[in-house]
Amino acid sequence: MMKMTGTGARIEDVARVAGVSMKTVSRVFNNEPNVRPETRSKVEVAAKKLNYRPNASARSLAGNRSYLVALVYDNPSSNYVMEVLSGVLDACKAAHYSMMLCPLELADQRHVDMIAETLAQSAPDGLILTPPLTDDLALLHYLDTHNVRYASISPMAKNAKVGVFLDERGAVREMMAHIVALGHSRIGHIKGHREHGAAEWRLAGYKDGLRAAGIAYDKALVVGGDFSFECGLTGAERLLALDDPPTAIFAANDDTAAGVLHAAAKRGLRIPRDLSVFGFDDMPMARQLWPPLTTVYQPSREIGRIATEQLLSSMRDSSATGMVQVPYALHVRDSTGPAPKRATA
Amino acid sequence: MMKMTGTGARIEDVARVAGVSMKTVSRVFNNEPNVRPETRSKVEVAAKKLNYRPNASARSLAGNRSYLVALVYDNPSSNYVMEVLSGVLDACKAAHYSMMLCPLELADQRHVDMIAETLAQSAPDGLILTPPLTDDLALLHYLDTHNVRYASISPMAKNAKVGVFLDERGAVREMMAHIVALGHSRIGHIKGHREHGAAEWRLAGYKDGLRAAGIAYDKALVVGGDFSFECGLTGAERLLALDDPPTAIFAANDDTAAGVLHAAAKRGLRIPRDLSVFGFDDMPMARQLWPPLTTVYQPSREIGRIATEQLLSSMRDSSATGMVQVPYALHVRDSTGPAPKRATA
DNA sequence: TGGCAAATTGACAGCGTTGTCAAACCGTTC
DNA sequence: GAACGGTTTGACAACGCTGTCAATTTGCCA
Repeated sequence: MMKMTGTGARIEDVARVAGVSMKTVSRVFNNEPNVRPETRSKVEVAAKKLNYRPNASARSLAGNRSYLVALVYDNPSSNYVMEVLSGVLDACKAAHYSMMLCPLELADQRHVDMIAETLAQSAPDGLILTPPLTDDLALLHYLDTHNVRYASISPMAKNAKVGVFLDERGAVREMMAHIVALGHSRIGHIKGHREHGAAEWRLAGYKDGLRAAGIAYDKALVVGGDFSFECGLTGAERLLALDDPPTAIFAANDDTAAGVLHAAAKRGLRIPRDLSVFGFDDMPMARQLWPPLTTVYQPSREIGRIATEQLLSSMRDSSATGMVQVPYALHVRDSTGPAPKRATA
Repeated sequence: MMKMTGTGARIEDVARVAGVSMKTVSRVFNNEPNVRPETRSKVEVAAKKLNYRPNASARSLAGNRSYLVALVYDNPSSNYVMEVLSGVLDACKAAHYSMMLCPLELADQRHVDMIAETLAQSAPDGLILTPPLTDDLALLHYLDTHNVRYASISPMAKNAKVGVFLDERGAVREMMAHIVALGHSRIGHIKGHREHGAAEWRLAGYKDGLRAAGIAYDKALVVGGDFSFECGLTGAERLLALDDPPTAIFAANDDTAAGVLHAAAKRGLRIPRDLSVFGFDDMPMARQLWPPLTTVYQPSREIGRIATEQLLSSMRDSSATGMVQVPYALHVRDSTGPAPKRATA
């Protein structure tokens, strides 16, 4: 009968088999320099033979670090979080780190205390911040003053040193050009959450698109939102109740776009015949909605992976900071089509 | 300037302040018996004063356990996984355990090796298995022979000793009664994944419902599926192309139901006027579909929490096994309505 | 060949906790 | 009041690894 715990080979065993000291084995496993190639391979052979795996607890105890990365999120979209999470996990695995989760509630005033608690308890070596937490001033201030390393995903530019972003503004601008080319000139927008950098950029891209097409910005066509399904519902109702309603609506993300679709269906509108709708994120559900949603794709899993890699390398060498840009793609599906009636040109 | 690491109080400090030995402090923090109440509170006061938190690495190194629970999943539904995950996290927090994630790919032949790797690497003290992994024979055999503790969520009855389940069969039966009461008699079913216990139960509930209503089981009305959106699409197309198509479709879960809705919309069918549809799970998207989906709610977060508590208590006392049942609820929304034409009675 | 700096390796003491086992203490009993 | 069993406490050695620093080897040059 096999025992589960205490069975594995220890570093001492590997050292004996390889005919070197424990410390040398340690060097090999931590990719430290100054190990002769032949020594290195002796150790690797011995380790493989014994099926040795370093004991994580001992490692962190002796090395005074946790080999842990915490993914911090307060995002209503499970799909988004799961995608990012997969990427983080990929990068952690490759680097022999572990990942822990730290769900926060931005609405809860004590969210900074909660993260302080997590830091004290589990002492992760670094954090991955996802939007909208990337832009929470109280949180960032706490992290900065307490000297905690973190990488930011899609943050507002000014704060972040390490992380990943994409040209959301350019993406929306491009999508707007597509919509304009379909003949739309009254284009509505349901904004994202006020405190969320992405909301700002997407709005800017919307304005860029109007300007490029020579369409005047009409305040009445832009309503507030918070990236939720519900705000898509109410936002669309407000826009569609206008005297001169929009023929196309840009929802700040896919959840909100789903709400718009929902509201349109309720009103008996046919999409895209009566109304074009497009979103942002390209979550899996975007394909599953009816009609399938035109939206901007962002490589969320890649984003998670890269953010983690950035974090880890900035931990190794604190000068290795930098934001890396990832590409987006326009996914034009069936929720956008030619503008009704007014055949301009 | 505050330092991040190495700052915390150690057990030795608490011991000194409380005027006891380290071991006594350890006893207090591990809820061990045989500590006089007044000693206990002396220690608690000292710990609070120093804001002491046990060092996880040292604890697991000395205690030869990881205080880690691994959530193992291969579930296409992010929403479901995130909900369960939240519950697991709740329970872990309460018990001073950590959670790690172990995404698997059942389709990949090497999934057992992957979990073996995880076990060797991170040595979690126990696993939480989510469907459909709960019913994977190769995996279960590995865990059993290697003496790994686990709790199963909604497994097929025969395998599981510790875990959580709900009366899925009864839930479907009840839902079927509701549909029959609306006048439907040709009711289709798109099945779940073959290897998934839930698929079996839901089918059984479907048959129960027919039997209770005195409706003959018609093989032609039941098509295969795998809990995916896509199988809802293709399954619905097959059913609706029948000479005598169903007036209602029970999709084995909400994803599949979304596919049915999608297919129906493509065919120009109005729901529920032309077709009633209902699913199972009540994922957040169920409310967001058009029309909002009638479905069976299961308390996924609670399920995750309870499964974890069960696991932990079975680890403490290996005789403390048992499956706990959680309630479901019928959420009747707008995707089900009276049967078209044939006004029986 | 000897001498020196750099590269490579090793001995050993922690890291902060828990397990083991023995000591001290307490209340009964005869 | 001595002996006894049970409860409560403490001393100390692990746990498996890495950091420190010293020892040894190597490569190179005069």
